[in-house]
Amino acid sequence: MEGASNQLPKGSGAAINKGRRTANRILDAAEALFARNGYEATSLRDIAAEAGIQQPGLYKHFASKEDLYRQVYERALRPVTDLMDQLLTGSDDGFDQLANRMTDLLAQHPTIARLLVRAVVSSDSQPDLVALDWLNRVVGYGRRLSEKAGEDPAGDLLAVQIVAIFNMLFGFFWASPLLESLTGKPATDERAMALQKTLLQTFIAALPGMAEPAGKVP
Amino acid sequence: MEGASNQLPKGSGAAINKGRRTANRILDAAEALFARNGYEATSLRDIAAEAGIQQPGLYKHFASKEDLYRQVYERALRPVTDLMDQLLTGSDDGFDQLANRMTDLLAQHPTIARLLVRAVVSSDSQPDLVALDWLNRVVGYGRRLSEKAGEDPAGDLLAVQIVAIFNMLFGFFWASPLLESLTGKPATDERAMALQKTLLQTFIAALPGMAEPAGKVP
DNA sequence: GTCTATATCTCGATAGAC
DNA sequence: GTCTATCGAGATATAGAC
Repeated sequence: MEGASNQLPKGSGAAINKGRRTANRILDAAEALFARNGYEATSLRDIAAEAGIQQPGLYKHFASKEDLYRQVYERALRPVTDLMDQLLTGSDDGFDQLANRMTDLLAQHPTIARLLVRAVVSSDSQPDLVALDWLNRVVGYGRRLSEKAGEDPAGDLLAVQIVAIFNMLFGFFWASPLLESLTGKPATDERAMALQKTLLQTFIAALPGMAEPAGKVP
Repeated sequence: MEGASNQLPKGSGAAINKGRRTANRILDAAEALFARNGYEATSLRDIAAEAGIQQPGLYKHFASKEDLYRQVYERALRPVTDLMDQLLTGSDDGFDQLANRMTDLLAQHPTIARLLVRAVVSSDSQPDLVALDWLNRVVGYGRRLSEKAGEDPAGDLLAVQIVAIFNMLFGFFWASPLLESLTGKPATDERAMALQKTLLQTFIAALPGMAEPAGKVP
């Protein structure tokens, strides 16, 4: 479903890039299943069936299940790094655009939030290193973006704020089944999206007001 | 593997409630492992080893793995329902106390947030009905609490706000490894907790101000 | 490059001795 | 009530025909 498997020229030789197109079909199937069910709960047989081949055939395109998992993340999270790079290099401070544009992006690519949540539930004993790596990259972008915007609270406060923004940004989509059960409409509903954006901006605007060096709660 | 951690009760030979105490040891081990690794990634052999018995012995205390899973949730989430009942029946409006007291409670019982996050990552094809059931109960409490506090925005707005508060309340603990990597201190650190509470109250206080019927983002 | 067949492992659950 | 032994299912990965 997700991703762009058809970026090949249709006119050229038919059977030449067959292997490449099979690999892309596999990536499409794997991305959808990994996002929905996670790494452990997704079997290579399911992926192969969805891609229209048998399970051992996967090993002609990917070295292992983990190799396939890593390549899924690299392809799927590209739009996020592209957006963050754009916001970082832009002339205006990209921080106030983060909420709206990231929300739109996550709505357009529903697998991204689901893939990243695997880092949050990763266990200490058997950590999901792939998801954790990408989580750190995304948070690293967020920190650089807040620095560029001139935000400079004490270290601990900045960390708590970054975590909060991250949770609101991605949690909206993680909790989309919950939102649907409450409203009866999908999370990507236009009105729900607009409300979430307003809420995010309200929240971000209220952040500097809480900056009290001593951190004492009134 | 290695089952040699035999900590026998030092007290007198009270063999009467041995079965009961074994069941509680199993529940303790299962709660810790389910919270850390989730249902699928936790094997009955691991639980039994941590409880000091062999795997088939579990079936003398619990009918199945799912039965054990359900009983773990019922015991672990009791503090949450107790707190919500208390806030609901209290004389003052319990809504403004929700943030502080729930944050303290989740810090005191670290498994609760980790157990509930399984509802968020539950797949459509094989949903975690136990975790989803408890998520709905908790959110139901939250909705009743906001009604009691006199909050009465339009239905969609209320839903988006409830999801946001839920995400900030629980996401702080879900993302505790992330916070630790940013600050070097555990999420239950006194200063981080105080900052999170202030942030939560700032956010909740800002909520009514965003109530715009048309939901147009400036 | 795709297939069938299979090796090896781990899982939940059951049977039966004590 | 705990143990040892084991079953049947499903997992990843490999071998070899075509």
